[in-house]
Amino acid sequence: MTATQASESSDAAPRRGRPVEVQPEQAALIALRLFDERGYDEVSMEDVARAAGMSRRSLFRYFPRKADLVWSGAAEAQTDIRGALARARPEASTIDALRAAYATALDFSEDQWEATRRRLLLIQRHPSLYDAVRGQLDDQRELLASFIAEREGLARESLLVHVLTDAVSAASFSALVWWASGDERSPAEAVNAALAELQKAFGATSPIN
Amino acid sequence: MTATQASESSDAAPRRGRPVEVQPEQAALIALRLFDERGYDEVSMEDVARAAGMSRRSLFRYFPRKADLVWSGAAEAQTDIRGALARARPEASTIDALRAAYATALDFSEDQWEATRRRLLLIQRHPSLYDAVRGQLDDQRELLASFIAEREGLARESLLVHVLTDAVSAASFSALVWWASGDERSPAEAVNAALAELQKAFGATSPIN
DNA sequence: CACAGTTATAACACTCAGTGCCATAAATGG
DNA sequence: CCATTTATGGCACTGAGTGTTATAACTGTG
Repeated sequence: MTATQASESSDAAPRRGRPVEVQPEQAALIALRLFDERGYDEVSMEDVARAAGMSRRSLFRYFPRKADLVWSGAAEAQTDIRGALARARPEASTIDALRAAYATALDFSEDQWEATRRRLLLIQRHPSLYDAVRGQLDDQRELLASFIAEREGLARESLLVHVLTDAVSAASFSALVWWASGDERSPAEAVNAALAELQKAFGATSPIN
Repeated sequence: MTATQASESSDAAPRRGRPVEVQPEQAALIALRLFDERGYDEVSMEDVARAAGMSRRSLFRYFPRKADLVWSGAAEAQTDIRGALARARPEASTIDALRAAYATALDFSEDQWEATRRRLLLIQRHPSLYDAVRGQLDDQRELLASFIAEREGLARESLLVHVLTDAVSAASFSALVWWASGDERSPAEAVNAALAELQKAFGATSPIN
């Protein structure tokens, strides 16, 4: 939603005014490289702008916050949780359906893994960069919440829906970060394993309170 | 850890140099009131400093980041998860022990609820304020992780420990925010109910993958 | 080609968060 | 009175983020 608008490359629409000089995604990649080399705090927006060949002001137009350079410019990692949830098998349990949806939505192509990994490692090193992912995660949580509420027949604003949503969301993001830190499996497999283990861990405890 | 150092009021230690003129907690309360009245973004550190009767520079000495005014100055809400975990009954399951620990650590006195509620609502309204709680939550997660790893006989850096820790942490914080948004129960009861429902929800699903 | 409409760019100036430096004030102990 | 310790506040600086505005580059039309 808040991400870049570089939707199609095979765009037949005959654009109107002055064309974009430097593609935003390119600026984000340059920024990512600079952050890796010198450290996030040691690279100013001015630096990124210069390296990308645009003015500071233009850079801010595409990336309103510096943190956005880390994630919002990620053409990869734009998951389709919505579609995956819509295609959930009706007979599966809610948790199983969520696992399947994540598995589908996180099925990145291998080339994209490395950029995503670097982004996640940056976020891990600079916790305040969580701001960069918050928007996307909030959107995902919204979808999760609606899905859970409907499947379980619960009120959208009930305690259980909120708690379940946040727990699942945190668990899957945790698994992604874990994967970024060196897991050899794919992101999809890491999240799938994480939710499976959560299920096992909670399911193994004494049934009710 | 990173919080204020106003440990004791009955402090017999004969302090040395120049005394503190304005107590930091007081400045934080004034700031909280201003944030409620005018909105977080519409109140500058300069404003808070003036209202609290100190210089901008001094304010920054006690609250290195503006967000710290929201949470770090909270003498209430300093939970003792560590102690509560240490007193966990050995025969209880891990999750049950965690629930009991939260119930104990979150047993605020009623007077403190209102300030905490206002802080949490501010954080909910301005997600970037999550920065303010992150430090404390990170410390708590560290304790949770060690506890879970030991009780379950797992490696501290295993996927399951990370995921379980993050899920439980997110769930309890979620319950706290839920409580702040109008739940009539106490924070301790909200978190307890949340973890119980999580247990039930996961326990009810098909056992393994 | 000239012209109007559209969109991107960059320069300028501004607010505010956050930091380093340092002179000075206010306490204590000898 | 003097040395030490600690808190204060002023000054200046960097960097993020924003509003404004003039201008450049493109498209389509007559």
